[in-house]
Amino acid sequence: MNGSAARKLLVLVGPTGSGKSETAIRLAQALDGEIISADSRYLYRELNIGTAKPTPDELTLVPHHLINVTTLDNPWSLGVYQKVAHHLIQQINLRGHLPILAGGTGQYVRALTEQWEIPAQAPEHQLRDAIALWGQRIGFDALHQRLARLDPEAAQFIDYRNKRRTIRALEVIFSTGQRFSDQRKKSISPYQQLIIGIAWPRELLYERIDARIDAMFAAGLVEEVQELVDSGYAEALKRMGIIGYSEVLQHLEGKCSLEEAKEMIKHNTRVFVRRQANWFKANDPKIHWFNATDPAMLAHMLDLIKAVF
RNA sequence: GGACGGUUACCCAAGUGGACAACGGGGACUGACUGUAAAUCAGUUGGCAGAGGCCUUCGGAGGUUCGAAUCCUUCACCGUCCA
Repeated sequence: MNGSAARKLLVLVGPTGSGKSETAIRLAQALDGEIISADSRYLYRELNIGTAKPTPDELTLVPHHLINVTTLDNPWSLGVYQKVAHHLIQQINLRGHLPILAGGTGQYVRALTEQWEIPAQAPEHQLRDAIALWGQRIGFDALHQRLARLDPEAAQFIDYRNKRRTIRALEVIFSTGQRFSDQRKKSISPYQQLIIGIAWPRELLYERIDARIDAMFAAGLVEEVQELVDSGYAEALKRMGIIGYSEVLQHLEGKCSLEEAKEMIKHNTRVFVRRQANWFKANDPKIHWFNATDPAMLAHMLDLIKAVF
């Protein structure tokens, strides 16, 4: 392919704790790359220890994007993320650098690699609350039946028990006057892209994660959460449901011991790893998986990348 | 030594003669996902079969009954109390 014409995109995926951040830095150093984070929790300045965000030192090694770009008061959503990320990919290509999209938020990655067209309607919380209230009154089954009348297709792919998605679909329909299902599309990626993944044997990955969580506590996770609570972010943390923060918060509220909180974090992180695997499947033909236990993993990645770009 | 109470599937636990392969929860597995996504939600979870269905399970052994996880006898183990 004529390299100057098509915009390039290297994508690095893998479960939490797989070493994406570190690998992305190595790749960027070797390939004159810039990293675009695809991690929904790295966006927030206030979240640090519990998210295993790259350290300030690491962030200076190569250009990083979409880390610490907003605050908990002003949460980003898929639409904002997607728009900014597309723009960054373009800019980095224009600079003659290689954009490296690295992260574990499957939805964000797919929205870019599959060129999702998402409903233009930004979240409208008042409307959502109103719909939720309505649902409480008439019953959420009835709410879903209402959706089925307005947009049968959407009602088919949204489970009637999934309140959040039912409400969002209705929100979009009411605000735009158009069917939700007509406003979501996907197509071929506009990028010349290569997706690589870091694969670990589960047990080894779990061990790494456990060790990392112990290290988070040693590094002051409890203090970080306490500071957030003191700054009035308890509700925001609860609403977002961030692993590590939710559990410590429960401990700070006296609902469980510190040790229990730690165990819950370990367990919830494991569950999260498995749910991430729904987006990044071992048998996905689009993902080129590399074995993390191979000492030459990075060299193999570079061989493939250089062959493609 | 005696008196009660208990032993149910990976774990906890309901079930005390028939609708029981056995409620529920946890865990695990699989999946969905289009502006909260580290969110939200679903299916499966004794074995075999595409289904009807068939086979093996409720601590062990034996018995009663047309029929037992459920009743009886006995053995084993655990718990509390009395010696």
